[in-house]
Amino acid sequence: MTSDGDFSDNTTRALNQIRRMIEKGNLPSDGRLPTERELSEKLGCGRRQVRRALEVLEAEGLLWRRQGKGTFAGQPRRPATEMAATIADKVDTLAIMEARMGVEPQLAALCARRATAEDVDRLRLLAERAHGASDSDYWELWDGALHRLIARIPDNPILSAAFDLLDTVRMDENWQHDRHLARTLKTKVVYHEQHQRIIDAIDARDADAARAAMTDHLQTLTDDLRRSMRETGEVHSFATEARITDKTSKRRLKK
Amino acid sequence: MTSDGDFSDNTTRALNQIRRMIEKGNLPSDGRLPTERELSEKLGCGRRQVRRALEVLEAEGLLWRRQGKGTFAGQPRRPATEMAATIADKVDTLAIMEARMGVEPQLAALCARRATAEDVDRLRLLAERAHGASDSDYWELWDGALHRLIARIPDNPILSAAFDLLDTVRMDENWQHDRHLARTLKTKVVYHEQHQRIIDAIDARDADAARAAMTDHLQTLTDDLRRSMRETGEVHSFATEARITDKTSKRRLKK
DNA sequence: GTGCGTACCAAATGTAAAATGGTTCGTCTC
DNA sequence: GAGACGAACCATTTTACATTTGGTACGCAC
Repeated sequence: MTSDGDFSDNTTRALNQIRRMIEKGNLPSDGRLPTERELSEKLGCGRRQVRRALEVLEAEGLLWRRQGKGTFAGQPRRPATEMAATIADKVDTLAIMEARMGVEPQLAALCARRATAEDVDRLRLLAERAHGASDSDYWELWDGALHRLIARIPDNPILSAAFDLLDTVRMDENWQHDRHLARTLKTKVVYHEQHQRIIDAIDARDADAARAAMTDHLQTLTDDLRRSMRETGEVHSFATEARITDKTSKRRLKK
Repeated sequence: MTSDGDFSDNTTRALNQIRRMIEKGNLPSDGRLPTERELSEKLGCGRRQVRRALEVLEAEGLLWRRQGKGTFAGQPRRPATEMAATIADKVDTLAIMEARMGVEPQLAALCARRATAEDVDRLRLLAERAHGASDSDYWELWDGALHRLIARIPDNPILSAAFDLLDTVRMDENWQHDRHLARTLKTKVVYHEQHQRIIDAIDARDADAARAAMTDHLQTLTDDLRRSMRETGEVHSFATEARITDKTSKRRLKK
């Protein structure tokens, strides 16, 4: 913070400072940034300059703004609260991962067909931010932003809505989801490599490779989650048992 | 309003009057009934009697109530229906198939792990009924039932909800375009073989084979659908074009 | 023209009051 | 004692209003 583009105009200086603020991660867990008026006061420049800087960062995919709400790092959620509420009491973490394994690989495959060069740039930026996250909260913020952008790029309203439902349920279930992922932060390097493989496949317009890379990524996440749950002694859901059950389970009665 | 069950008690009289009110249809467009307190005053009886009458009518499915909201004639809308309505104007047939290619193969894979012998028997029955269907509308009925059962067997609430959304959108779209696949004798045989392959894989507890078989089935449906659309001169969506677009499209400018 | 401040608009939030269905209790009448 | 009626209270939802926040336009200074 010694020299913030000394010879630049105020807009560029504000841009660099806000970008540094995002990279550093001194933000609440929801990624909220100070208001434009606060930023203009803190950075000692006018609100117009702050807004120009925010426009750039929004175009890069690093943050999103909403009138009346605020400015947030990452990518926005589109909550499907009504539908999520109807199933909230029946979901567990592994059911969420099973659903993600269906929706997200297909989204990645469609990205490979429809992503623009700018989309790929945004994806790479988000992956970099996840890689450089200082703690698990920020990693989840940027990982979530990356997956959300992948869900938006194909412009398929149904798959997008399905992802929104997933995202909402995941948010409601976050108290344990988050906790377990935090335990496996050591594998962050692995996650970054997988992110890059996904984005590379999208960039190369290889739909099958993108689908496979996303499947691989989600499988790793699932395995880590399951391992963490086992270590902490949590009860295994039916999903876990079924996977390792042989044919005899086929004779189980209906509940 | 001459004689409302002369010798009945107040509860029965209130029941008849409210039922008549609903049948007559003198209600606002949203079907809202007067509040319980208003009804008790209008009908000249106590609120308890009104509530008992409403309980009966609610059990009959003629109305539904919600605390803090009100009492409404008809049945409450399902969340999936609402969500489907919000995206109905943005969907096309190919977007539906893209979404199905994500959700249903995963559901088939999960079926391979969790289906009981009874489930497999039901699946085979539905496949046979589809195969024996005399016309295409009838075939769609049984085919839909087969896919719905596959969606319900894994007992994954999120994927099930996603399929529910999909199915609702699909029915709306089919109804709007009055679309039915031109089904030759050959295609019907092909579909039946694919159904059997899916069910055989589920029966053999081979998740990967079930996923692949479902993907193959949906791909065939998509191809037939696209061919049918081409013959009837429907415009191709962006999805169609993108699939055959080479890398140069990647450089297209932002709008 | 750039920078800066002010004012205002539109959208979202937070809060409090009112409305509404859900529930319990007491009293009356037959 | 059973049924009817009223009153009171609770939980949920809606409504209205003030506040916050991003979005936009205008005026002034250098």
